[in-house]
Amino acid sequence: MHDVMSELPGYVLRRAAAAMTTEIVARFASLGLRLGEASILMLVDANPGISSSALGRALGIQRANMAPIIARLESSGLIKRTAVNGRMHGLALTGHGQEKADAAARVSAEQEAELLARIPRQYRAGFLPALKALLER
Amino acid sequence: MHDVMSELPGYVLRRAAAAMTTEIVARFASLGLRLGEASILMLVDANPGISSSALGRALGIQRANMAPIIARLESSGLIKRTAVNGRMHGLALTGHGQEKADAAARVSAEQEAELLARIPRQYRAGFLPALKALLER
DNA sequence: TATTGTTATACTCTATAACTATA
DNA sequence: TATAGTTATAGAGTATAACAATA
Repeated sequence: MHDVMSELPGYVLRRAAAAMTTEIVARFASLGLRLGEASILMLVDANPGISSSALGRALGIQRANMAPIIARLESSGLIKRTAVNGRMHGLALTGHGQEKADAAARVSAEQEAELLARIPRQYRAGFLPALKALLER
Repeated sequence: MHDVMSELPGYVLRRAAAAMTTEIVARFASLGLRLGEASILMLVDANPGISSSALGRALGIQRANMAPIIARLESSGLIKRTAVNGRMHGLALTGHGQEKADAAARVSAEQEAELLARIPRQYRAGFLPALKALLER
């Protein structure tokens, strides 16, 4: 097998992200959370009162796709919505939501630590800056 | 906005991969190809006679999901299938498929070059090895 | 005028299970 | 017994368009 793709950074980036995503999805699933839900809980925790739109912009999720996720989190009793004005709702964690957010943060920290540990030591420091550079513009 | 996720390598890995995928998807789409189709054409080009199963293993695509992709490529006249034995089919590019594979390879090379160029020079060499390490088991 | 939130819809990719035919 | 190929189906994520209400 001549694996011509395996030296292409963009291709390997996609495969590595898929592999890591599979792992974190399984970890969040053990908490009864989807990937997007867990991210939202952690971001609401750090930004109480944030709006659904602002969350979506931060996470790269479109408004239209945020609506059902927020609805699910609210009907699960993990977040509550408070009207800020006639069109915006501030989001905050409920008590149960705070527990889930804390659990998600622990699971996330475990995953991130294991991920970094797999990278050869000499490449670790450069990994995040390299990825960040790909996200600019 | 306190963006607590933006320092998490695993999270930024996912976002960066999504951003790069959006770009390469658009480029392949201009050739009338989907991402998986383009990868398959390039891999068949480098491995004439390869089976659908072997392709799937190399690309991380399950057998069940390969079937419709291969069927589409065959009905588009880009690949042809030749029975190797009673249960395996060897895949090869048609003339038109070869042109598409060449075009896909050019587009891929452009994308990969631009991707690398965005990474600060001192982190470039370590980027691929770091990603590869995440794919080992 | 631009933004928020929402509904509806469609597409892609992925995952599983089941089946046959063959090595 | 394990593998190749296929079909069917379900889930998750993502994309666009459109609309009402409000800033």
